[in-house]
Amino acid sequence: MKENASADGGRRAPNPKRRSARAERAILDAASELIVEVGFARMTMEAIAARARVGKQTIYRWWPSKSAVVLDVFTHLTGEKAGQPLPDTGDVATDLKTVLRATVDEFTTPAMDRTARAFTAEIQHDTELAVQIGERLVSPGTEVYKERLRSAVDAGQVRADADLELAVELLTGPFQKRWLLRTAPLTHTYAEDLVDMVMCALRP
Amino acid sequence: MKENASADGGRRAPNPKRRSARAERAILDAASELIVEVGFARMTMEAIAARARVGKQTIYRWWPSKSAVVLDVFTHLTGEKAGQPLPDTGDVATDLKTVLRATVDEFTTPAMDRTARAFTAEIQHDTELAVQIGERLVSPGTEVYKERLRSAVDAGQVRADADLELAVELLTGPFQKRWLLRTAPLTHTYAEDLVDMVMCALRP
Amino acid sequence: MKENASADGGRRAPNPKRRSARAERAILDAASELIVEVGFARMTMEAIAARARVGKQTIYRWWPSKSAVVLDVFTHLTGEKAGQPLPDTGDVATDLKTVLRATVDEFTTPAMDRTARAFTAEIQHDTELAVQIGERLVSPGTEVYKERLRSAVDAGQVRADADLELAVELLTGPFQKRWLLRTAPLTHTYAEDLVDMVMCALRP
Amino acid sequence: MKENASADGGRRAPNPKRRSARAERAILDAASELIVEVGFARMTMEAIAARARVGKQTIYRWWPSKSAVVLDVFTHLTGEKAGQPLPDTGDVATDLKTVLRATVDEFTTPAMDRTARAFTAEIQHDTELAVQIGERLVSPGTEVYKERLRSAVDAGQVRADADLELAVELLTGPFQKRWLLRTAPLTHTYAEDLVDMVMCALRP
DNA sequence: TATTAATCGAGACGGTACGTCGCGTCTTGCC
DNA sequence: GGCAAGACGCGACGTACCGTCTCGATTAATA
Repeated sequence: MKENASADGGRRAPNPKRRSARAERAILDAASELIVEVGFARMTMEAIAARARVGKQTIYRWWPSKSAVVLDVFTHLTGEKAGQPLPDTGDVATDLKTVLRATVDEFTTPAMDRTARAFTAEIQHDTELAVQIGERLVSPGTEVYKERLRSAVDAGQVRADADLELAVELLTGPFQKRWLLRTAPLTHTYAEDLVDMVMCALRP
Repeated sequence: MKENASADGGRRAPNPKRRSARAERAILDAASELIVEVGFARMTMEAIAARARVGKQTIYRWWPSKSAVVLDVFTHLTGEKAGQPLPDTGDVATDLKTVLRATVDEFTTPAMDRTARAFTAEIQHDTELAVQIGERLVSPGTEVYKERLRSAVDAGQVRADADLELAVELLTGPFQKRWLLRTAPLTHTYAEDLVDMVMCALRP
Repeated sequence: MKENASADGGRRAPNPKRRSARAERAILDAASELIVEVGFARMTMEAIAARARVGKQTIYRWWPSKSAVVLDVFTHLTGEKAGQPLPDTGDVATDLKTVLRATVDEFTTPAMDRTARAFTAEIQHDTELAVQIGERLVSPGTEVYKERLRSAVDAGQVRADADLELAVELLTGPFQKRWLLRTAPLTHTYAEDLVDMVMCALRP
Repeated sequence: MKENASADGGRRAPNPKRRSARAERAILDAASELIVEVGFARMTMEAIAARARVGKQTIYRWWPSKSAVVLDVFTHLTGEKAGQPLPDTGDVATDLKTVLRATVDEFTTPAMDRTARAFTAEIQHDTELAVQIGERLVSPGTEVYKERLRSAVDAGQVRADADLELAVELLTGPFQKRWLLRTAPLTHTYAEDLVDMVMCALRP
């Protein structure tokens, strides 16, 4: 039970009820713009504060690091469709193609591209952030795929003994690799070919 | 009117013939150690210079950035087996498992893990470096896989109409994703399961 | 379209009201000590900052150069007696001797000697500083001499038609030359002989 | 008899007979130009070497420091008239005025002005140089004045009991002070007034 | 006249200090 | 008490020169 506020490093917990909504929005907007304009690495806390016309302390009061700010930006970007289940028309191949094509479109926009890259880069040396990303974005993302595949198993379109965890990796891993290493462009055709190939491995 | 073309101003290219082998080795060694000890992000040019007992200018003379130094470290790490063809015992599944198990072992060592992560992070906002990495490491790495798969096609173990480029991605993409996002540990069993699953998709 | 006037780029003037008195004192003290210990040329901004336990930026925020810092040190050294009028016992020769003897004593202390030398050196290639020195130290210093000589004219001890500007130079120029070029030691006797000689030229 | 060349610090004395006249001239010319163009402080050994199209070692082989190079430049500038006796028309006041007017002209040229300032500055923290300057320039310079004054004593134009050392200081000190501190411009009129005033003090 | 060792131009080297940038913390009024 | 503003101590940046140390390529005094 922490009661001595100044004993634990002088870090008094701020009162969220008094938080300025205006400042929060301005900070997230500024960060969002800057990450697209200059990228994560060249974006500085100082620049965020300046563009948001906000004191630096106001940022540090509510977020522990630059990554944390951008995590919030990212969450807002992808937030709405986070837990959304995948479409289920009855044909798993069609549905997966629909989803992957949409993902191609998403990762082709500069905002998403740069922000996602920034994260993938950042979690390589920020374990804390990696855990958060894993829990808030990766796991839920994987789960909706697994859910759709389970439904496909029930429909007899996927082998019952298939390792679904691995199956999801087979769908998303190549996609991510191609995007990260820029080995080849992400296209709708690619999304379809990928699903076709993976379905070969999953069909009963 | 004597024109002092070389008197001041711009970056005259240094003469590689005069390069100090001693300094180069010391710098690469220092960088190699530091990347393991503190990680790429916390490793500074100043620290490399200090540990290598070298002037900072000597680093900047030969490498444009920290990334470039580490690229050389990395190249030396993986260099020897760069173009090495994959084993060919006649059974493609066995051979791929052998290779992927070895890769698991490799990416489990701190030196490789940290250096590779540093790179994957860095090439997200350093396009120049991305190109170099692509040409010097990724492409050759992919090529040896494709070569082995071509041999498997000839042996009738892989469908003749399979997209080998995609096939390689199917093997390495999931692996890379699991490693990068740390969604699950890399084990020999995983390597084997992955090969088995992919072979389902590739068999005639 | 929001214009980020203050976001980046140029030198925004710092607000003197927020200036840290503690830092200012520490910097001047450190500079004062260092100039005596190692001399102006070998004194570095880095050393001042380190000794004052101050960030380099804090020095550069308030002073444009090393010279400017030392100018402040010097001003504080001589500051108190800057505008002080010369003694007036009724006998101008006696009074000038008193003053010049005191000046000999002053320029014989290491602190004054080294600081004053540093300045005389520095104003040779720092015109800005030269102007400041001229206005803040040299002119006021000359003026008090002229004032005393005017009083001597009134008392009939100095010719009414004497060029007092030149008279002051006659008193201080030889003194300064001997000190600067170290042609001979500065002594009380020298001060007295100098006054005697100059008085020959000034008496009615 | 020094025979073990490498024992005394590895500094083999260079053989002046093999010295390249071309290099020496080029170095002195380059230094001479640079001191006028950028001033002593901003002139670097590197720039001298570059402009003279000479290796840095060639400079360091023959001169121990930047000051030493400029000392040679200066010596060449003033060299020819170094020990030259002052004119002696029979009237000491006239002769002194002639000389001081010439000195005014000399110190009004940029080359002389900047070089002389550089020296006066430099000898404030380079004792070695100060001694050399004293012996090679200041003392001889003073001596010719004293010689002329001695002649004036013989001619009955100057008091026999006058301290000639001090008399020379009275002539040159004010001049130097005005020049160094730029308190007022150096003019022919000033030179004449100065001589007149000093003669008041020296006449029998 | 040929030899040969020192000087030459060039510039890489280990260093020190520069002046700037951005960090994360601290301080000062204002609302 | 949160806020905008921004000064602070600090650490690293990338650059400029320092004075020393190789490198061939002249080059000039001897053999």
